[in-house]
Amino acid sequence: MKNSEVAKILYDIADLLELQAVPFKPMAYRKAARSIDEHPEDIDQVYASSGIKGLMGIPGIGKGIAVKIEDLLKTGRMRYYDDLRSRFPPHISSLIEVPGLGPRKVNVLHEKLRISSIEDLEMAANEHRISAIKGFGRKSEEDILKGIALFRAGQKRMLLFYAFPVASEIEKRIGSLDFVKKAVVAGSFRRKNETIGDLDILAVSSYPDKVVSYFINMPEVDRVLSKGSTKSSILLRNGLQVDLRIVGEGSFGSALQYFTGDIRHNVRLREIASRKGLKLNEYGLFDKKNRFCAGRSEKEVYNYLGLEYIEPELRNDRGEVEASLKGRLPKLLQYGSIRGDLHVHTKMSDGTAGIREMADAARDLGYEYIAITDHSVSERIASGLPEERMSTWLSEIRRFARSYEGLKILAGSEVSIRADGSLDYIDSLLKKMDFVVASIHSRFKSGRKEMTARIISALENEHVDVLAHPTGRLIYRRDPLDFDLKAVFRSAVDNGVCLEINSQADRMDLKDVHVKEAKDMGARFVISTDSHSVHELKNMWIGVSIGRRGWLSADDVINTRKFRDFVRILGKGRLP
DNA sequence: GCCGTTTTCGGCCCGACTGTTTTCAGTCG
Repeated sequence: MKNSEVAKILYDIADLLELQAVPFKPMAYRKAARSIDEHPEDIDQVYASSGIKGLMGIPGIGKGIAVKIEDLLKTGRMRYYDDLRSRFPPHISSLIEVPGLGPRKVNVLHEKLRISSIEDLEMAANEHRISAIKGFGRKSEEDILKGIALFRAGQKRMLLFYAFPVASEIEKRIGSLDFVKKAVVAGSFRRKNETIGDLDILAVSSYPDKVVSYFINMPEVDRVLSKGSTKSSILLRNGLQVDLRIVGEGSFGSALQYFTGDIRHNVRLREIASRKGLKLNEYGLFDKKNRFCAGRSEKEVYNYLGLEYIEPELRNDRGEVEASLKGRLPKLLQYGSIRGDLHVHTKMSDGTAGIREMADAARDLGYEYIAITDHSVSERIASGLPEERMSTWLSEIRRFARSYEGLKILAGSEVSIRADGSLDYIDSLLKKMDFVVASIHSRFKSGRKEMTARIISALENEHVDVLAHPTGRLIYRRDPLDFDLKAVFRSAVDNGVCLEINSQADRMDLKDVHVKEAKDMGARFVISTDSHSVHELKNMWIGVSIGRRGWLSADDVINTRKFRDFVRILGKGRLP
């Protein structure tokens, strides 16, 4: 059974418990679910090798949940879960997803009106049966109908890449108002989550009401969800929700910290504060007598609590608080520290620009080197090159590179890994390449064992430098390949192959938690754009953000090195 | 149900906004 399947059941249990207003347990189940979902090792493997004890070694899992997981793994069913489910109609927990409805209201609606689906809910609201219940009124019915519309409009979160232009535009606009001192996008965008559910804007101003008024009257506003004296929420016509919060200058740091999240990270901080007899909120850090102790900057808040400053990308409650307390946070890779792009396509296969255009653009971005890596023969759809043509193309790249000033250009290829684990070109051709990027582009559905063996077999080829977009996922479109991550990471380490962090908007592959796991196993990384056009070369920040979320330092990423050092690491000896 | 620089029992973050309310519960982030 997959980790994600076990996690889903635990999340479901949390919802069902919440419906019954059981305190604290939902939180515990959610924590366990997330922990399992992000656990790099397969849960059934953990159980097979170390039983209940092994399960309890995973953070957030104690005796209670471990026993229930054992039941599930042994029998294929979890009796506790089945019992719980049998007490409710099948899809009732989806009602909690309707904005404005929480467990309490859903429970009341179910008890009083036997409402157990979105359709029931809509009908009851339209027939004004809901306003008859104590605690609900006519406005509640309107809000519920609006909430249903929102729910149906799609709950898909926006990919980080697409949130960027919206976020910068609003940030710039609000920040340039003369009654606003500064405006910053906080929230999951600042943490550089893969996907963004809404935008959180923090503004510093002495005239909060004027800021709110400007905010709710922006041209792209579809609906105002709430407005008060210090905060407001709107829905844009493109479906994105934007939350605004306004604070005074002295609270900027604590407000930014609070508004950046994530919630679990913030909870950890407030717990530390309260153990020290302090109170942390968005206005600052206060002592018992409610005197202001810190809050002008985020650093001030962290330091006052006895922690090192924690970068936004690390704030996911994945051990960063503990590491910070011990002074063991990594020195994170910086956004500007990449010196070369090592996965670049041209018109020769499926790119849209020629080698000169790509080289010019890379040079303008300040890079020292790039690798041209067009597709191999099997990728007919991407105009992959037959051996003869690839051989010629390598010579052409080299000829071009020799006369090109200001940028080193490597001649390589993105070589497909065939179904049997062999590479798409013969070794003698691979040997001629400066840089070999291996990746899977076909037969995504083979079994786990075969897939693991297939990838490892490719990693064992001495010419392979990088495993590109290792899991093959396309966010919202294609599931990751099913293989043993740990075994592949181990093989990459043993064979000296780098793992790629691919910056394509919907790949983001490897992802943060896998990066961290691989780093802990000793892996080295390459961050690349996989560019098919001149514009895509600018997307490197996506990959860097993943590296930062995966705790990488510049040392872990070989294309942060100067060309000379990079070449030495590659160990090929006869590069330009 | 989990967990331990206050703890093996007793905690488990904190504040703004809204609607249906005469003082607050529910939801949200």
